[in-house]
Amino acid sequence: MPSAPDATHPTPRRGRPRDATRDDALRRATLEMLAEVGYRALTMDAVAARARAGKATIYRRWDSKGALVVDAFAREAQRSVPVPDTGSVAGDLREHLDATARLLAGPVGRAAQALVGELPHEPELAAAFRASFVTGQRCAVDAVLRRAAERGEIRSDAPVAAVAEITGAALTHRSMLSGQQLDGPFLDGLVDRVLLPLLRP
Amino acid sequence: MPSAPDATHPTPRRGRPRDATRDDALRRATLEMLAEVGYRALTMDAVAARARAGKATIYRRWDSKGALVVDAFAREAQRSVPVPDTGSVAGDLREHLDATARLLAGPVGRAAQALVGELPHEPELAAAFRASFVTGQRCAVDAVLRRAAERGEIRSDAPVAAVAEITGAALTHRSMLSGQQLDGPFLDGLVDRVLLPLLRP
Amino acid sequence: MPSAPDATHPTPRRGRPRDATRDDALRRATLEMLAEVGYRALTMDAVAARARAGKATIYRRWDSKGALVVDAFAREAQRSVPVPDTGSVAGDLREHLDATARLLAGPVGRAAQALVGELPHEPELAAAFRASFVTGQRCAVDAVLRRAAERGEIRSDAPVAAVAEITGAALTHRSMLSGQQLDGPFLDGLVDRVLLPLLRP
Amino acid sequence: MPSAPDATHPTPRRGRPRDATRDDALRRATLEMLAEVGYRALTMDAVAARARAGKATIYRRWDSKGALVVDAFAREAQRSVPVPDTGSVAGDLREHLDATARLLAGPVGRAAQALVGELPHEPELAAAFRASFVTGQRCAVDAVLRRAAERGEIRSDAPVAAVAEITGAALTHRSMLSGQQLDGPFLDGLVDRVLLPLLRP
DNA sequence: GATTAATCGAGACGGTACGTCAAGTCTTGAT
DNA sequence: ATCAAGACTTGACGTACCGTCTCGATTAATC
Repeated sequence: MPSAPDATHPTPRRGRPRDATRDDALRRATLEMLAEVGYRALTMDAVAARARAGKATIYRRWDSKGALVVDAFAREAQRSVPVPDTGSVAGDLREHLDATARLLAGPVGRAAQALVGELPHEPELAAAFRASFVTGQRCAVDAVLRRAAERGEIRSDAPVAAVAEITGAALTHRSMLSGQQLDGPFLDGLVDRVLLPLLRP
Repeated sequence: MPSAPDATHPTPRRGRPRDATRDDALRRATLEMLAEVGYRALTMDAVAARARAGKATIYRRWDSKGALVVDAFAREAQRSVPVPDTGSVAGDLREHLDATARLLAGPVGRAAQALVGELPHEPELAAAFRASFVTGQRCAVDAVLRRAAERGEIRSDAPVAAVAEITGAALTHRSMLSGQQLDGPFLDGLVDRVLLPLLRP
Repeated sequence: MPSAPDATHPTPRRGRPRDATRDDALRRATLEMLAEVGYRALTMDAVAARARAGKATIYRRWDSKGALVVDAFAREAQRSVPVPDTGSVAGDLREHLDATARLLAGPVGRAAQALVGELPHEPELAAAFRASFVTGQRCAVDAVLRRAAERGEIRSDAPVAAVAEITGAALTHRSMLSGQQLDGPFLDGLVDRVLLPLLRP
Repeated sequence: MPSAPDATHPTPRRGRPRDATRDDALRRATLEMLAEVGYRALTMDAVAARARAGKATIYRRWDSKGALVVDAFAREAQRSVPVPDTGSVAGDLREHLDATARLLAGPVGRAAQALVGELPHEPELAAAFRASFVTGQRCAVDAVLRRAAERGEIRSDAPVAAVAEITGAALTHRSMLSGQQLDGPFLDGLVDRVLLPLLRP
């Protein structure tokens, strides 16, 4: 159902080819509105108007509002998670936390929050959301911890997977649910009093 | 804007008083539908029909669909978080996790997820959501840890607040975002490899 | 269905007796609103508010909006048609026309017009309307012509019934349908060029 | 306010043009329901359902229920008044009366009656009503009498305008107000004892 | 004089129709 | 075959009205 517009078409179709610039304009408009007004208040007419496109141009590329939002969101979320490499696990974690906190405070974070409520009823949206947003963040922490293990900075039996999961959980919980600040002191405390104690020899 | 129907009226108003049984029927119908079809697909007509009420009866009590859902949700969520007392911090935590996992898998959890996306655009909903859902869970863990501290089971400098927050974060993250099972092994691991290690002397 | 509030009750009921002043206030409010906004836009709530009455007080007296309007209208229309007696048929007709034109231009006329569209679907309203409004006017002309016949002013085979009908038809047609003025010249012409020529020897 | 859908558009607008078949279907459905249940009980949902149209399609063309009804009615009424030509004024009048009586007994007549009560509060409806319904009938009689005058069948000083007006008045009065039959004997009497006597040399 | 029962104003109740707006489809002329 | 524009059906929105009902407070007739 998501039916993201595929860049490569096997059969070079007849007639006027699709205007690839429209894809970008529509995805951009979608993300902007998603961050501004949320999923429910995002209307297809408004997206079309903002991108100076017709609604048919949208529905030619995506099957539904959900598919459009998924694709626009996933494409943005995927390339947003950095894997830092400062040389120490403490530095890597702290930098990852900072980057993720900035991500959550920005358009991608607001868009992600807008989508949470739709996940149970839209399996394809859920799959894309998890693949891009949830897994992306977790893999970054996994990579950080794997390097730390290779350097011998952390115990061999450290609960790596749990730490990776908890890192993302703590950040999204503050950002989306509790409404508390994702500020420096919080991130410091998270690293120093939770994550590192769970990993250290 | 939520404008929950107030139980106590200072001025004994004139005219026919509101029928308190309608409040309950409407809130119940709302929660049922919220859990069944989600926030977006929940329609006021359907709520009215299920509660055998007129739409005017709903709008006399709540200003909008959002206000109704908030109130129905908050009232249910508030009384749903148990504070266990098994005698040991391990037992208390495990029981709290079990209870909260059941809560998240049930109507309240599904309703909470349905509301997450609306929080940024509805401050009153956000306030009610946090007061009933987020804070309720955190306070339960706080109480458990306070008792554990009195019994000397945990270090005096244990990161109590962080543990309380992480507990909720881990559960809601699995339930709402990652889509992974909130099953026994996960809860076991959470207690044994994350929470207790952070608390133990 | 009309169920006009009966003045004389055979069984002097127990309990608080009905307040007869409410009948008048409600009928007056009804006629005012009927003339002001028409039948469709007349609401029971507005009638109650204008008469400073509760809706139950209305429905205790009349079964429906239709019944209330019928009764209020018929009672006013019935006592509004004068039977002039100037001594000559020309004078009588002209005076009757003047009086009826004033009647049609006033609240009763506006109320009557508001009811026309409802007649086909409300038989009791239709019966009351005809008995009070249509027949009343026709009988007045009949009486005038009968006296004229007794005085020998008109032919013995004059189309009395037709003239009576046409008189009312001409007036209501102008007042309700054509929108033209029911002014002196028109009434003069009606008497001198239509009615009298049909009657004169 | 009526805002009848205009057939001729000066500016060849962009986008999908309005589907002219919807206009017809909606007007037809409106007239049918108007004749069946009257103005008050005519609902926009029912009109839309009967025409297999959406309500938005109606409101794109007409501003309100009133405007729709006016337009549907006027368009039908305009083309419904015949101007007979039998060769004699008696025959012409009788045929006109017959045709008009049939018209009044049919959908157009019932619709006209349903609209009478709205005329005082909707000037545009009133204008359209008079232009199509009232004036149409009067002009037909005028034409008949003009031909009769040319043939010398009627007096040169006959009250032509008054006769035209009275003809319509007598018919609508019976049809809408008095509830009496518009049958052959009545029409005979109207021609022989009222109209012709007023015209004959 | 206390009781009883029907009234009063006020307004909540279940329904139904209103007129608006969004989702997703279809139809123009033009590129 | 694509594009922008916009009309199309469907269905939910929040409001207003109808006729019924229930509340506390009157007000006569009965006890």
